[in-house]
Amino acid sequence: MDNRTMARLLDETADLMEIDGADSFRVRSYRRAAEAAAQTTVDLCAAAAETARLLEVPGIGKSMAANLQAIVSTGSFPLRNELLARYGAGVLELLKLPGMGPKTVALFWDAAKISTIDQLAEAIAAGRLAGLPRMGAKQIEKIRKGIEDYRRSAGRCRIDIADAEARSLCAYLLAFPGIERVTPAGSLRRGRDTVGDLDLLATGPACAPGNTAAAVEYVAAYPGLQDILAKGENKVSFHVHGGLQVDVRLLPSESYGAALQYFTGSKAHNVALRQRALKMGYTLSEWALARLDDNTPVAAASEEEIYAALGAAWIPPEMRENLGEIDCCAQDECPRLVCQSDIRGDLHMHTTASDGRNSIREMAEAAVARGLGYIAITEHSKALAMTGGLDEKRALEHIARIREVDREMEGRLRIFTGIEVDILADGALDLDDEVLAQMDVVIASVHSRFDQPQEEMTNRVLRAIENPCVRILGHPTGRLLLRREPFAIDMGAVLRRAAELGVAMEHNAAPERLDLCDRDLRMARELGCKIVISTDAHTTAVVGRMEYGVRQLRRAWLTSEDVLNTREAEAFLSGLRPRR
DNA sequence: GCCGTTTTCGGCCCGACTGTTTTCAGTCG
Repeated sequence: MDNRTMARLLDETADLMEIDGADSFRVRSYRRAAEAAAQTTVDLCAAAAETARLLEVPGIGKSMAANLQAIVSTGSFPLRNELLARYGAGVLELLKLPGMGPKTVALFWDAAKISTIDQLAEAIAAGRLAGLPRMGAKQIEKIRKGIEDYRRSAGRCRIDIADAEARSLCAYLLAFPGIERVTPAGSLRRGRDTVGDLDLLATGPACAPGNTAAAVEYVAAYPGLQDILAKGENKVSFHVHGGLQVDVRLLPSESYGAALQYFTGSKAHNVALRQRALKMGYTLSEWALARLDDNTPVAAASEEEIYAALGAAWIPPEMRENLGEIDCCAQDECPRLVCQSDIRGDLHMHTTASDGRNSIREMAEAAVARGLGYIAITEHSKALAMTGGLDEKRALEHIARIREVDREMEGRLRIFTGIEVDILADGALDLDDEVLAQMDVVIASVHSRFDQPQEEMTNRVLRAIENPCVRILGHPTGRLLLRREPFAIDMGAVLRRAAELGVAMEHNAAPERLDLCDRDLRMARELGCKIVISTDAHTTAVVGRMEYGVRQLRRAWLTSEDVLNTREAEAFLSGLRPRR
């Protein structure tokens, strides 16, 4: 039982309490305890033996300590059990639908004993929600569409979660004598934002044909395994806890490269590559690239030799989508894709002045530790009241402090002043222009209201970026991976105008966000709109952590010239203030 | 339910927005 699991149990209980109509401050104490459990460096499971050690964690009091101890010994605690027995676990899923909060869940429960998404969908189809308080046609349609979107995303897994599972599996497999190499293939290797299932390729003496029995049994004994789907001589398929499907393939090292190429995909890339092979008198399979006439293997052990035999440079997995990459790499015109080490700065972060957890100085030191050359401190503005957003007066005081810390850093890091202003419903910004004009980096962001008609949404955003103070359009799609569809702005229109104005488009690198999809990023490249990749860091832990976001940029063939916060940003930021 | 005291109970992030209302409840960040 790790801290994250314990945090989840507390947070879910807070959800259930809200549905149950509990005192909101009591609910908040559960949320704060969940937050504390997730953040603390104390191993709560180990600390549970001594109540005093639990009480040392801020946010954990006597009752919460008892709950945690109950979780350690029984996996749950009385209040949670009681609420789950009353409402069922399905209600927690209902809360994930857009527009569905605790009050609406409670309403549906009271009126129609609805406790699962399936029951809700059925009630909508049967017209049983009409007539309930606050349930007009629009509201019901919004929920109906939410269910549709939710179901569409089911079965896929965020890349960071799949990646963590893959790492733990790799470590487990490599501990077996005779397994020498393990590589994740499939969409994880290609850097897709979500992963359908996990393909792991393993090789070594224990994976040689006719010699795999012991390794197969070892794979099937993986501690995180939930149930086995198939177990053959060369392949074990199973679910891990959490539902992700995993296929582990045991392969002889002679054909490892061919298998890696084959199982990395994508399907379209492989089809095109096999066609190319045929034209050149070869046949390509998961076992080898071989001559068509006598089936003599030409290349098989590594991807490099296979691509080389087909007359192309090795193609980065992120590019393998059959979008012209084969021709490109055959003509030696493969773009030098942006990589993490090209990223010189992080231009979007928060501190304790709004809803961040660390000071300006702490964020700065974290950036230095991660090898960055500059950062921008961009607090929320006043419209986001719950975050302690800054009004004009506080914003000005804050940039003075930022400049002070910038001086203290004595050139080890440049700190730009900034703010993340809110785009209001009419497209206006929520802070005065005179104040914005004093900032190096103004990010204009839409917060919530992600379900408006496309034209309205687009016009708001377009109006906002017309403001000459704005440098970056922040999280432009409101995308929360697997929870909500991106809101429909006309991305072409916005990117085109942003390119004309010199406004960069933010791509949030947090794996649950990844604002821009592959198509958006490709369009940005074609239209010449700069991308700025950022972490929106609220703690030092994530400053500069952009690995998943960078992979999305690579999928769109972006080079460092397309990305603002590479070596380009300093010139960009110092030259223009305000823009135009 | 936690915290910080004013050691025994009161305070605990709140504003913008939508859809349903006819003055506001609920959701979101």
